[in-house]
Amino acid sequence: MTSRPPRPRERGIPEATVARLPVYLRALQALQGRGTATVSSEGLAGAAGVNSAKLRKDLSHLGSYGTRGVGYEVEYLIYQISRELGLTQDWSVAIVGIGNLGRALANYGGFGTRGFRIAALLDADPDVVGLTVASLDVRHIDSLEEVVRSKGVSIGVIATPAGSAQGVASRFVEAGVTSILNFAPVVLNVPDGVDVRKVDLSIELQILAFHAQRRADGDGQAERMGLEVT
Amino acid sequence: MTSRPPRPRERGIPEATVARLPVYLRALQALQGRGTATVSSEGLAGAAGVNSAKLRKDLSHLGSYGTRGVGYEVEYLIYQISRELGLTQDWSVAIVGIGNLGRALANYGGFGTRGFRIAALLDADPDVVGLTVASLDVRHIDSLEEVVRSKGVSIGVIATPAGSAQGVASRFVEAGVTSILNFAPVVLNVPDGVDVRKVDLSIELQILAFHAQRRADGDGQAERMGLEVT
DNA sequence: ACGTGCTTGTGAAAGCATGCACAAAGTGGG
DNA sequence: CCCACTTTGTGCATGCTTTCACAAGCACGT
Ligand SMILES: NC(=O)c1ccc[n+]([C@@H]2O[C@H](COP(=O)([O-])OP(=O)(O)OC[C@H]3O[C@@H](n4cnc5c(N)ncnc54)[C@H](O)[C@@H]3O)[C@@H](O)[C@H]2O)c1
Ligand SMILES: NC(=O)c1ccc[n+]([C@@H]2O[C@H](COP(=O)([O-])OP(=O)(O)OC[C@H]3O[C@@H](n4cnc5c(N)ncnc54)[C@H](O)[C@@H]3O)[C@@H](O)[C@H]2O)c1
Repeated sequence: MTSRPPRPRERGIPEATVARLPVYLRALQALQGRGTATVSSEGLAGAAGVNSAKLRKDLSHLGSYGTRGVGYEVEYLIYQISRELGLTQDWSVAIVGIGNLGRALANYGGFGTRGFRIAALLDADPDVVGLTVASLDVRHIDSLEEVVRSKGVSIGVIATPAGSAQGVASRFVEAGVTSILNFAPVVLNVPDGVDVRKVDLSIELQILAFHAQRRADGDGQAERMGLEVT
Repeated sequence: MTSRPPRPRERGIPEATVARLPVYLRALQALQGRGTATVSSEGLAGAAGVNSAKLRKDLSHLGSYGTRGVGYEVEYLIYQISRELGLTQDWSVAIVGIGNLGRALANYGGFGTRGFRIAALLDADPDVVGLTVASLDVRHIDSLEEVVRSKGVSIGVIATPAGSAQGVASRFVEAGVTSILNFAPVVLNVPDGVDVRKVDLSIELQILAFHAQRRADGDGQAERMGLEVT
């Protein structure tokens, strides 16, 4: 290469864009697996299920990595997005609550395509502590602080019942973990500077139900009479 | 009551609002469980982790269900939100792919607080078909159409590997299911009128990693020298 | 009956996000 | 070397979301 494109990073990628970058990354990896070397914004947008203008604007926030008239080089773009997302470094993950869900998560092989490593499993139940799940010993929750320190845990996953989630979150924060992924159906209270994301099955179902009902209501024939079941 | 508030529904609740209603609903149920009869927008907003002005505007889309100077009656508001979300009717759910995740979902008791019923489990693996999981027989995927019809399935959950997800989605659509919740890490292609929502662990982790990296970059002391690890 | 105090519901402003449409920039053929 | 063609990067218009700030409304005490 003769001269490197000198736009390092401009501080401030829109949140909506950040949320789509992983989707682009996955689409790119699929393309790479199929042997594709370059892709147009149109093509990649199709694979990612978004509008091509949106894709171009999103990518433009990372820099000018495309070639006009040609498109984007798949490998290079994978690298740039990975770097932007922080996937070029390793992240140590601890899962707390090794029940139905925690076990599924621990056993989930393709955990995060790259970069994420499950470093520890923790639980409070004496019957669960000591079990080996996915080649890891389940440790007691009391050793959370020690485990976080010794394994360099930077992301905490909470898969305990709702009632225990806030307590676990506080201990994570206390121990210095500033990224938390919460599967329990509660709103977690954490200090500024701690990033919590939630995955909530029940909310997703309710949103689906809302739209389904909306569709059924307006849908043509029935229910035109003012009757309602109350 | 002397005269009912005559605002039935005004067609068109903003999407952002719909996504928060389930959160409010859960907070209200928690309050109800604790014996609270009425709550102010400030109080409910606190419990739901949002700004109180936002909460009031959200609720105003459903109608005028508060009392000035007092707040909202918990029970009444629970009913109104439930009705709006479509939780006063029953929804039949089928889960396809009874592996690690599918089993956890099937065994998940507090499935959706209310309204959602797991009606069928389906898998392609002969070793899995016939098993009893969460008191349900796992049926073969070939009977999907028959199951959807006989059980009145209206929501399909996909928990198969990525490679099978599109096929399963298409069969759901073919069978008349118009609401799909997808756990597989692929973008599904469905016709207009079908509503797909996705839950994607790996995307959530990547977003956390992005913010964590961002925090580490700007964080005060280290890394002020132009060095970068590349 | 009326005033006081509290809380809702909502205009209006500001901030984000989306998508169009096109100039700018590159490729490749003649 | 130039021209025709393709595709990016982005200015701009539009629409959605959030937040502020306050008038309107209701309960309650006097
Ligand atoms: N299973 C699902 O499909 C599913 C779906 C959506 C949400 N969730 C949510 O995920 C969470 C876990 O669900 P599950 O089905 O795995 O429940 P589970 O009861 O099977 O497992 C919970 C585990 O957490 C452990 N635990 C409890 N308190 C703890 C504490 N203070 N510290 C450490 N560990 C503790 C328990 O010992 C148990 O092993 C719940 O909040 C549930 O609402 C589950
Ligand atoms: N386990 C997790 O924690 C987790 C987390 C995030 C995402 N996911 C995703 O969820 C999906 C399931 O994960 P898992 O860990 O349960 O995988 P798994 O391999 O344990 O289970 C997959 C199941 O799907 C069945 N299946 C395969 N093809 C099928 C088909 N065409 N029709 C019906 N059934 C079929 C298999 O027989 C198997 O039982 C995957 O796409 C995975 O990427 C899982």
